[in-house]
Amino acid sequence: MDDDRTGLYFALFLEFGILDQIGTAFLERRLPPGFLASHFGVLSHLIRVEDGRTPLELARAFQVPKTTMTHTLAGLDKAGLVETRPNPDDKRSKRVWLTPAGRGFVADAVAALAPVFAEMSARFPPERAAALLPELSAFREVVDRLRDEVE
Amino acid sequence: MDDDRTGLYFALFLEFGILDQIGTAFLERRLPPGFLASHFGVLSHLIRVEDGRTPLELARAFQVPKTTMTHTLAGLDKAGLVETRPNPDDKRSKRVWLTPAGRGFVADAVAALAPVFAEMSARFPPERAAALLPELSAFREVVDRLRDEVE
DNA sequence: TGCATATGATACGATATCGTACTAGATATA
DNA sequence: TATATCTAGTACGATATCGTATCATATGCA
Repeated sequence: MDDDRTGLYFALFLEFGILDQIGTAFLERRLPPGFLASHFGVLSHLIRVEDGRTPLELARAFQVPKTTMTHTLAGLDKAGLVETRPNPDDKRSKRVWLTPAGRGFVADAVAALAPVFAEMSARFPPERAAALLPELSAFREVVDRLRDEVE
Repeated sequence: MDDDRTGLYFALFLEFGILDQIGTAFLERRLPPGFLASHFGVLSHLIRVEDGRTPLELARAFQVPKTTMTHTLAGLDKAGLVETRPNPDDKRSKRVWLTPAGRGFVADAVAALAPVFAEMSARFPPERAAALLPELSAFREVVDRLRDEVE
């Protein structure tokens, strides 16, 4: 009863962990040496959402401590993939902007991954994947809100 | 077309990453200080599957490098949660066994998480979670096989 | 306005994770 | 059975991630 329920959600999170691990490995093997999924993640988030985000916004988006984001951004900045400028709205803060090199980095990685996703879609059709996505997103939203409330 | 497809699978892995992050945070906040999700993961795997696994089997199960598993096992061993004995079948190898303390550790963590899962099931019903699980597992199997083949 | 508290970012230290290189033992093949 | 190759585990060094403390600026409230 309660055990079954617990086991069910455990099993879900176990799958998430393994899938994340494999997905990360797929990605990182296709990035230039010295770059990690965290770097790619920030860059692609800045493209998806829009650049000009603050470090704290980015940290929250990825659910990582802000010190981790400081470190990741330092790496991206040193590699010339983002530029960090003061935030006029708040002198404590900064805003992060993509450089052309940063956009190119993401484009290259996406292109390198395309064959993998092509093969993936041959084995797990896009229709199934598309059906999965909204449920996953809904679950993520629930869990995300819970995180804030349960602490 | 191809772009949409790529975006779809990207979106899936993005959700996996965030869900894993949140799940890990839920878990780690409920473990004794000094222990991480990796420790819990190994212990619960030894319960789920059966103890007496070799370090390499464990590394493969979690898709982590064997050096990482060596490190994780060292921590568990030092804390008295597992015992590592020589493998009679292969003198290069070892087998890992749970101690009573190790089983207790998992039981305590599961109990500490129960309220979270209870609240979770109130907001994302077990039926929906149960429907999600087999699709996820199927996808994981596909991706897992792909990992070996695509390298 | 002044002070207490909250917030954005970083410095610093601890440690988890990972890659490379190495050792001991197993396996294959001549 | 000898030698080459492969495999299980570890040592070691590099760095990503994380927690705590700290600084500067914002915000709330008397």
